[in-house]
Amino acid sequence: MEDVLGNSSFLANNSPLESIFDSSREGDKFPLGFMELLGAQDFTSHPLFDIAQHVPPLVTEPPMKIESPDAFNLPATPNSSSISSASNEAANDEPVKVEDQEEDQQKTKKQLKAKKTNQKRQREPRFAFMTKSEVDHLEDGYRWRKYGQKAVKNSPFPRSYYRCTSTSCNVKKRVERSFTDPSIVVTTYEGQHTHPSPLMPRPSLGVSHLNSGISAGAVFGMSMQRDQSHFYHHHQQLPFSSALSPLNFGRNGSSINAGFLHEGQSLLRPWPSSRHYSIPYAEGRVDQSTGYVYMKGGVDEII
DNA sequence: CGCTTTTGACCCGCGC
DNA sequence: GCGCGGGTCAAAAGCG
Repeated sequence: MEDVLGNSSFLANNSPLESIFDSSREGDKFPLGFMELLGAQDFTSHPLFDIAQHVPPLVTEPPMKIESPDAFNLPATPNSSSISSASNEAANDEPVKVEDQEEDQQKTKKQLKAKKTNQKRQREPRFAFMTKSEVDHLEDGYRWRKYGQKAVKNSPFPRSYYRCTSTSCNVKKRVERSFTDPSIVVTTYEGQHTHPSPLMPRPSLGVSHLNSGISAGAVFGMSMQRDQSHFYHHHQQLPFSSALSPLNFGRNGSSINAGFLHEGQSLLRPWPSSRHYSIPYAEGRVDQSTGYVYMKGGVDEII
């Protein structure tokens, strides 16, 4: 059900995300507290989650039972555990028969293939956010390089693929626009940043490494933008919590889709040390077929 | 000149 | 096996 946006009923009601978050939808899908999602990846040592631990879980439902092989078994570092699957691919070590012609091309292709086959595609958990925005690529504090673009079936809008430009950081994100509501941009993060945000001049107040060990680090990097003046400005301009959707902390004139805030289970957390904080709060659910974690929610703004 | 974007081709998984 | 759709690569072009 990757094609979230292709769902014709997706935006038909007041809550565009209902189709995603409706916990009664399918047996293999279940509500999942955001902090639980994060906690599943051992973020608990992070200051932010120290805080979180003082708050009752969003969803107290049955212990999170994630069976999606990729969703939450992710290693703390990209190369650790899930490599086990690579052994299966070793058998693909096909003999390299290079014809004289097109030798170079073949070579590169073979290399490419070898590269792909040796390391079976391992899916990091993915976090999808929907944001109402006029711009496709929302600024999130990290530097991204576009490496691909594909037309999306049943959609006039292409899907763009970005990779974090930082070396050894394998975080990717996909950006696509909802064709049912072109004002909505869906950004899907995959992987975890292994570095602080390059656009964070001086991370402080104990959350500086927030995004270093977090799968949705790119998302949470947002909460650190408070030190930037433009952030304040925009922050103040926008009503409600719209200025601070996890994906848009204020550079692009975008705002979170009201649908995110529609449902009553939004989590409001107090942010401890007081001023000019904006805390993403959200809850999500895991789509086990895709490994996606669909997020909804907004931010709680405490000034 | 270095970095980013564009874009066509390729690979892979999956359903039929 | 084939076709389709999603995802990725890498050369070329663009840009500052």
